[in-house]
Amino acid sequence: MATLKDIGTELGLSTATVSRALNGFPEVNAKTRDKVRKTADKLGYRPNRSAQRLVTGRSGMVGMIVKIRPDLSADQTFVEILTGLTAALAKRDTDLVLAVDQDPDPVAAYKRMLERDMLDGFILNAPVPQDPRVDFLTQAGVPFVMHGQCRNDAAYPFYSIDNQGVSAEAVGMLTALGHKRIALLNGDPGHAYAADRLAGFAAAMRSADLRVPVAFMAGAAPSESFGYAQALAMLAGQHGTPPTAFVCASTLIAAGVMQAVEDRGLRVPDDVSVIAHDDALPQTRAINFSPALTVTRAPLRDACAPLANHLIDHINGTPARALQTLLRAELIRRGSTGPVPSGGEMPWPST
Amino acid sequence: MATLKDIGTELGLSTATVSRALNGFPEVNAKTRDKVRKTADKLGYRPNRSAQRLVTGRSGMVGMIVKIRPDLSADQTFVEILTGLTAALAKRDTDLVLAVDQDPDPVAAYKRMLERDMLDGFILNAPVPQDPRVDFLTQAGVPFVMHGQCRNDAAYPFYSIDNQGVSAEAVGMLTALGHKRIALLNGDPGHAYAADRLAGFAAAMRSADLRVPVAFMAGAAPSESFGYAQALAMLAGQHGTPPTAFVCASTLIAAGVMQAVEDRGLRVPDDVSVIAHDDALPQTRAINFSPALTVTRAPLRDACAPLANHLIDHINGTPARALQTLLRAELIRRGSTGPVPSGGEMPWPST
DNA sequence: GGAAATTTTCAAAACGTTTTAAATTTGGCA
DNA sequence: TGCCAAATTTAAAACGTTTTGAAAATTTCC
Repeated sequence: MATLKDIGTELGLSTATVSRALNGFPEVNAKTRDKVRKTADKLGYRPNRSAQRLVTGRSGMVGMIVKIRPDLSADQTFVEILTGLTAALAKRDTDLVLAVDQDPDPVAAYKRMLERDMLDGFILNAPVPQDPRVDFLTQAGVPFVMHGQCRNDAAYPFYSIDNQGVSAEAVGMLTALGHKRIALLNGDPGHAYAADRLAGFAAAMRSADLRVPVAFMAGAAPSESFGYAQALAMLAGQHGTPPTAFVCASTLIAAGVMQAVEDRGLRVPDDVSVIAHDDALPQTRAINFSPALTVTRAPLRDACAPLANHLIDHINGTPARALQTLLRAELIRRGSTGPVPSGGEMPWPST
Repeated sequence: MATLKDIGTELGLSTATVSRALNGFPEVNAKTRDKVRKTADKLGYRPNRSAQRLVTGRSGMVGMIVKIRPDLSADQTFVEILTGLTAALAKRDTDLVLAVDQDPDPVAAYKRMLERDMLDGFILNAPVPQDPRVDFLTQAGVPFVMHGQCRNDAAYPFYSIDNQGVSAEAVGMLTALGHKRIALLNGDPGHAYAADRLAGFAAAMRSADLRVPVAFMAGAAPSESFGYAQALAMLAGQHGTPPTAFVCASTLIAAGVMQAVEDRGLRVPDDVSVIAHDDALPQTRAINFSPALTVTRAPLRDACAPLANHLIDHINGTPARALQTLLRAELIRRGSTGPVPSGGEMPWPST
């Protein structure tokens, strides 16, 4: 492998000049730079990463640790995210070192990885409301970026959609259509995103002067069967007068809900309105629903590049506060929402 | 961060001795080693990977590039494999650098990664019968290990199950039970494993003096719906007299087959025998089938540690020929296979 | 007690890059 | 021509480890 020295001796230059020429420093003569570049090409020069890292103190690697979860849907998004992340990181000359974790202690894997390796930072996903990793890494002085947002005090870079806003948007649209009995079929509120959806939902309902029966707020793994079972129970009146609208944490849940509506002999949107949040994964396309699904939309893959860039900017010194993105989801009206049916105006007593 | 020098000055020793003490060289005094170890602990010493790599010429990283595939089942195994691999590699102080690839050129991603990085080797998965990556990496002198086995000439380390043997075992068992009309529901023969299953199946049938109608050998993505559709068609006699036994490339296919058998009002194993190859993934457990599924079993997770070790041994100089493992799958008889039904002895004309 | 053999330690070089501080060359201007 | 400033280049140090060849310390043996 050709080194800086090889190029230097070939041209009668010092390694210092060669290094500067290749790294685009301004103080090197244009002709020299040209010559250096040509010879570098000719010799097939590739900088030795280890040497660069030794002197810069950077490893050019960031870590990501994924918890294995029995639930299938996680895998779907995982591969999707992985694709985008590695591509975005590669553009900034950074590699992704991956580990899979089974330890019950949420920070153990991070400790191990920091010991074993020289990592410039971490990408964190699937935050819980008070995420212990945030405190640990902050205290250890290790840069990281969070995909999502948690409720810790520390200031850290993140990229998240406005999950409270997602619920507010959905509720706002439904109340404008006259709906008053609205159900939330949420993800597991142990996850930060679901906790925020719940908070946003409750706040929006309150400010619309509506009360939410607890039985209309269900949360679990956002699966189709969960949506089906919950919707069926609610429509059967098992939790009081049935809702006229469902706000779903995922399109998968919405699929279950629509099946339940059909099985009860009802129709969407005439009898029941359905709105969901859409991560725009390739598997369940909201537009292929029948009727097409009204959604708040925020493609997951859009998060990859910002995440990578936030992290690397932070590593390079940009303060955390300047790297906090809260993205508003886009509301897309399609066929699954409509005016409240005539029997539906009957309000609940407001709070 | 404490360095070798810090430990050295603290104890009045040279960095050379400290290095040797920590790396377990025999020529260092036991007491010295103890002292060194203690101070290393006290100062929280961690070797600087970049420095180690610079001098050893090793990066301590191996790469793995995964092709994204639309098909879901791949993701399942992917996470499983990833878990095992990172764990096994960590034991040998090695990291996994992961990239996801979309390039139609099968070696482009490898070229890119070799340019960008200093990698000690690669883990290859999902081989095709004549795999272009093998030739490319062999010629480039980059060590690798193959999960699976392809038909290239080059000698390379691999860890694979004996896929021809898998089919032979299944056919052998079924013919012993009197079956003569046996169908193979295979994976996509564009993949090496499926090509081998097919070859093994054909050879075993021939040596049992049986003929296989081409229509009894179907291959595609090993999904449940594929198994269902194919089995239904065959049982309906669409491809000639129905088979009395199915050899399935996966338990997922077998699930589809058993559904098809039931839907035709037949019973397993009285009317139809079913045997599958079982990767022992957590999702579809062969023992939970009804009746429990007879399988050739070779847990995928068992491949992870051997793969990691083969690769690292090869990097350390062990010749490829000594690192070629072909694992025999275990035959487990359960309830889904039985003697051929009375109408089933009618033989086809043998070849 | 001393030479020889053995064990243990050390100083220095090497890996390939970046960066600092100093040296050299170039160009402008009087 | 000579001087000063600017532009360009260089030598050398630094990063933290491993490894080589030699030196020092210790043990063994007669």
